Amino acid sequence: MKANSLSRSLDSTLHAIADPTRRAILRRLARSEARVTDLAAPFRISLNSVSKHIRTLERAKLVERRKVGREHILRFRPEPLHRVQEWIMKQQEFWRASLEALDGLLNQANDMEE
Amino acid sequence: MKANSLSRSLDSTLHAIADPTRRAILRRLARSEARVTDLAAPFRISLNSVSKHIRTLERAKLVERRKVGREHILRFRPEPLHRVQEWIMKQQEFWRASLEALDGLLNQANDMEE
DNA sequence: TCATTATTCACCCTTTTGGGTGAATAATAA
DNA sequence: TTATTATTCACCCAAAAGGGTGAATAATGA
Repeated sequence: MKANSLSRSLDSTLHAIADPTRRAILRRLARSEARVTDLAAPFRISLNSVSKHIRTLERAKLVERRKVGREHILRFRPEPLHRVQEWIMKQQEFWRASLEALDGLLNQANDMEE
Repeated sequence: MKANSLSRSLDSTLHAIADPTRRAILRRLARSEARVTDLAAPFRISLNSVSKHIRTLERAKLVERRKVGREHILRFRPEPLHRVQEWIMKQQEFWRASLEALDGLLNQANDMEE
């Protein structure tokens, strides 16, 4: 389907946040930067697994990494979420528009009955 | 991870809209109701496949079905998208809060230097 | 009744996901 | 130099996703 880059980046953003572990990681990072180990701490899953989730978030550009010595510091990047907001608002706009159109039709029908 | 029902419903909503075919279906439905066949028409993939995507959207409560004779009429339900909006806004709130806290710390540091 | 139309169901297949393990790499500390 | 610590890499595995095909079901039209 529609393989333009805008659509593909929405795909990766949405896929990234469609997982509760990754959402928890983002929630944590929204407060402050943290190392991979810090992020992994609250989870029962392996550090390796968390590391992979972080990669997914990085690919979606929701997280940015910078190395300080042997530590990898992760930081939340909210920009891609704006695209999601925009997409949702656009759907709602269409939806409202169609409701209003329906409303218009019904009123018209009413007028004719009178 | 966090397997409460709120989280699980966010999961299914986000997973549902993380696919471009399903987003296209929703975009179409945001304008007006349509039958399965109508929705399938613009896609190269099989009707069967589209039918499965519709099921995914139904499970996520983004689409509602009603049968009229042998036709299944689908309708867009925007409610679950509100949960997504809320989640995003909450992250942004934390993020803004942490930026302001950082700003506060920097100002404090500045004051001490003077 | 019979053919057609609208949809799903039951399978099949390949790719992706999410998890795990153990070895490799890289920086720090002793 | 040698341990220790922080992280990833290279695999392995099971389950889910996304696509397909052909048969079943159900309503409609002739």
